[in-house]
Amino acid sequence: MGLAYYVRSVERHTVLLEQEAVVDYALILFAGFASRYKRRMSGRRQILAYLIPGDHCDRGVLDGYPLNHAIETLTRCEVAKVPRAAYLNLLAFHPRIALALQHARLAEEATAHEWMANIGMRSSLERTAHLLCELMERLGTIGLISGGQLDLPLTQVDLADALGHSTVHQNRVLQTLRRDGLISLQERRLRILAPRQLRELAEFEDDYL
Amino acid sequence: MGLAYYVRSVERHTVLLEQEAVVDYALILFAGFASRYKRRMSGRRQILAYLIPGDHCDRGVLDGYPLNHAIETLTRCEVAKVPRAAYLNLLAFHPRIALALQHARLAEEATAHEWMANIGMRSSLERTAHLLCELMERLGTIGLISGGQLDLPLTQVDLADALGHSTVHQNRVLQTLRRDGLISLQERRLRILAPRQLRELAEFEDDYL
DNA sequence: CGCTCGGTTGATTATGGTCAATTCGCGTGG
DNA sequence: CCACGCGAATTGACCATAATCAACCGAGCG
Repeated sequence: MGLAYYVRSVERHTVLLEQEAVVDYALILFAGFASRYKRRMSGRRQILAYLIPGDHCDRGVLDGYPLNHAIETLTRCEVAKVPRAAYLNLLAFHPRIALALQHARLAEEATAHEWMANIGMRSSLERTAHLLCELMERLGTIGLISGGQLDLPLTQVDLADALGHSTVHQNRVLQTLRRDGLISLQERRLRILAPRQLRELAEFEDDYL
Repeated sequence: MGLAYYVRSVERHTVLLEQEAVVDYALILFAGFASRYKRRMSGRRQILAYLIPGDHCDRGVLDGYPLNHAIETLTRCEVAKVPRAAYLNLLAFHPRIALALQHARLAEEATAHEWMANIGMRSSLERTAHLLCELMERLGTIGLISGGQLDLPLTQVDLADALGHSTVHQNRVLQTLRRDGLISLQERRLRILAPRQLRELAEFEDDYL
């Protein structure tokens, strides 16, 4: 598709959309990781969702509804910035894409619910396990897993801010998962060593994706 | 509108939609409180959203996407069960309603994000304050506040399950809010005694609703 | 070489969970 | 009419989980 024309590379830690933003273009992530997040006055951040290659940033913004959170890259990214007109055109002429987009929205909403349940009723160990299962699943479907392992360019801070605990504790939780032989994570490479146990621990069900 | 025809009364604690449900009718809440929620194997429940009068239950279910959570009444309710055809008809012939529905969806999504941030990065006291502010706001816009107070038929268990803490702790948090003169809550009637302080405590911003 | 960032560790504190028991109001059946 | 049971709120004692504070390490980089 002609979207490649609009793709550009952006640095890590670039704010793609500010809170309350109303813009006239759509953003589509082609490579790299980004996040939706909110901040408190204290500076504390809550990551609401990870955006991975293939995800769209829009959320009614094109219809004039201001965004209620910010979007920022977590790694260097390839992002397509598609003008509103071209984007609407694309959807109008490719109903399958429009359908896929609707599907993606529902999946993202389901994921948000999953995260809420995750933070609200799971222990830190279970939470982390659940998130890793989800990442494995999502990245798997877009072909980012090779040889049972994948590149996970997220820092422990990024994980902690998504799961709602401190980085120190996040670190210890990851160590526990490693010590128990469930995962291996080093040098930004994640490998799930015991998928079944990890899923069981997290009570992970992949049907929402 | 002719929806009144479809309205019926349902008992408290009635499951309106089961997880994974795919149905051919839309549900609209006319009176009472309901909740979207998930359950863990342990029986623990996480409430994902409160549904109040005027809210629609559908969530892509009419488009054949199974629901990823269950919906249950928290009080006796008046619910309209509108057949798919009639519902689509309604939306097609009343674009303003369709627009309002889209708006409502985005608001609900924004609220979900707000809740995630709430659970993820606020203390139990702040969380509770935030939820009460939100309820006050939402119920106010549909005219359910009279004389500065409102009927809040939710139990402390319902609040605790939405906020992600134990009922015992929820009880103590409410007592603290009362002791500090921020709210008064008894016999199912809530009154916000110090709106400004409560909002400040919760860092509550109402622009997402 | 010194800096920063990300990860790691230990010690201490605090927040909130769990368990168990009590009260109160209300409705129901004997 | 009253005993009983149940749901909801409440209390106290104790425990577990996770936050905070502080320091340190190692790699990469200007």
